[in-house]
This record gives sequence, structure tokens and C-alpha cells, in this order.
Amino acid sequence: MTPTVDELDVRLVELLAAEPRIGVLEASRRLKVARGTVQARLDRLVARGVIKGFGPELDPAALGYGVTAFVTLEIRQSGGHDPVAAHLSTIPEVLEAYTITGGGDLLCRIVARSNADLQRVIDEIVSYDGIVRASTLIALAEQLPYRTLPLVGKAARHG
Amino acid sequence: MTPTVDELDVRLVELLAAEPRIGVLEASRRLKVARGTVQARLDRLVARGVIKGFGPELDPAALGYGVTAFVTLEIRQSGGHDPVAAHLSTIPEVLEAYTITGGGDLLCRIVARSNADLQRVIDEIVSYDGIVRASTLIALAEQLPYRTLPLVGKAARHG
DNA sequence: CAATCACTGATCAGATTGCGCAGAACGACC
DNA sequence: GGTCGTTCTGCGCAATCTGATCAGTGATTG
Repeated sequence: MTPTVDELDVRLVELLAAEPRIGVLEASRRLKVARGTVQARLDRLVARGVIKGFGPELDPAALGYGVTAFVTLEIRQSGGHDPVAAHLSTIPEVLEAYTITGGGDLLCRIVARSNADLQRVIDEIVSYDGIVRASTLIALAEQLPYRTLPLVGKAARHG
Repeated sequence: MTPTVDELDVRLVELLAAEPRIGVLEASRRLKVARGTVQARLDRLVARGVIKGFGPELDPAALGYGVTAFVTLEIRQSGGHDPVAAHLSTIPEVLEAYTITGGGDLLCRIVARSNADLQRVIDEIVSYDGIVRASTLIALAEQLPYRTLPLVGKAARHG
């Protein structure tokens, strides 16, 4: 299988990650390649889905949501996950949710304005009928902020 | 406390999230405000930290890392978390890590190319001296992809 | 060998950016 | 009521960037 990305792609992605606001032209200068090349590479990366988008990254903490928690939900067997996911999607504080191994449960990441507010959010979550139980882990500190850059380098080296 | 964001900020952020590649000028046309306003709002949002950046969002799955898992690490008491975090940061497959309530443990999100590869990653993680135990939850499906947009709207309404 | 593909370096018109400025609207304050 | 500070507007300019295209070149492949 052809490597998904090559060395130039990696340099391009890293450059864009470091200085997102530079344009294609500037990027081509930094990378010492023709502008068309950068344009083509970018298009290809987006087309392949390696780059999902360039949307603004929002910081919940800066919006006042300083408390992060991980909640494991136990689902009632009947009904399945989809209705539950639909319910979760209506709650803004639920940032993401995954089904995980171990009895058809869900793991979701939620945020809140305070510990008291966290209680409110959890109550809102468990208010749904199909949810049997919720167990919460509060995140105390972010030891390693979300990142994907090292992965690109590895993917390129791996081939 | 002054609301972190107002209604115009929300519309701006939502617009940028929907179509990240449009420029300031186009955004000002869509929002029916002056270009300078959009520029000022954007600068302010970035300065406040609400917008952390515009970097490319990478999809691990498109890079061949289709398996996601959440690993809870039990840390040896002495030594603290920092050395462990440093160790984790050297492993590209570890995308993020949080300290969580419940005995000084760590929760981290990792990815791998396959279940077999997952074993390799976990081995690499636990190879570190300060880690006593690791328990893994494999993500079966992404019920709710990571999102923060609804939160902005809520933050604005809340005031 | 010929075809295919990616990269280069260049051109072009049109659009966008960064920047500054004067005026108007708004709320806060005295 | 008057004044100030802030924000938004609408405008203009020079400089830059974009999207598109084209011919030439080197590498790879069948």
C-alpha cells in the first residue's frame, strides 16, 4: 500500500499547524517548492480526508467551561445506542461520545462551568430514559493536550 | 462578568466553522457587517483565547490509525505525573492525556493501526517504570464526533 | 520506447489583505 | 445636557495573494 503521506506532506502539515494563517504562496516559499505543488498537495490531503478541515479551534475553558469530565454511561439494552446519541447531541456540554467495549456502554466527554454545573449536566444526561447509570471521572489536569502532529510524522516514516 | 462572546461572535464562529476557507471580506458580506468589524472580532476572539488556532484538523483514521482506545493508567505514587506525561508525549499514538479523579490516575486516548498494533502501543506505554497498570477500553464507534460549536451558542445565550 | 505523473517556473486577471481615517452610534459618567 | 471612550461603518490605497493555465523537464511504468 502506498503511504498515505510522504515527507513533503508532513512538512506541509507541520508548517500549517505552526503558522496556520500563512497562505499557499508563503508556504511554497518556506518549503522551497512551487506554489502549484503546495496547492496540489493540500487538495490531495483534503480529498483523502487526511485533513478534515481548517475550522477554528475553540477552547471551552475560555468560554467559561473550565471543568472537563469523562462520563461512562450504561445503556438499557433495548433501544440501542442511536436514540441515546441523539439525546446526547442535544446537550451542548457533551463534546463527544464513543461506544466502547464492555457491555454496550458509552464514554463521553463533557464540560461544565463548575462542579455544581457539572451536576446539572450529568442530570440532564441521565434524564434520558434509556440511560441506566452514569459514572463520572473528573479531569483534574490536562497532561497532554490533544495533538495529532506526531502521528503524521510516524505515518510518513512507516510508509 | 461580561459575556465572553456575543451574538455576532457566535455567528462569525459558526460561519467560519461551516466554511473555513472564506476570507474576512467574504465573511463580512455574509454577516452584513463592515470588514473591519469582522477583523476586530476575530482578533479579539483569538486574543481572548476563545479561538486557539486555525490549524489543519487531521484525521488519524485517514492516516491508517483506525483503532481508537481509552487507556486508564495507574501510576506509582512516588515520582508524580510529570515524568509519566513526558514519557507519553514521546509516543505519537498517544493523542491526549488527563489526570483524573480516583487515585492519581491518568486517562489517555490512543490510536493504533489495528488491534494487534494496539497491543504494541500499550506495551510501549506500560514499558515505563512509573506505570503500574493499564486498563484499556476500545472505542467501537464514534457516536458523537468532537464538537464545540453548540457550546459557543450556549455561552452567548447564557451571557 | 512511449505514456503517465508530479514538479517547476511563469503568466494573467481578479480578489483579498493590511492599514489608516473620518464620521456616526452607543452607553457610561459627571 | 455635555463629554468621553469604545465600537462600528464605509471608504480608499498599495501590496499581496489566489485560481487557473501552460509548456518544459525529470522520474516511473508497462
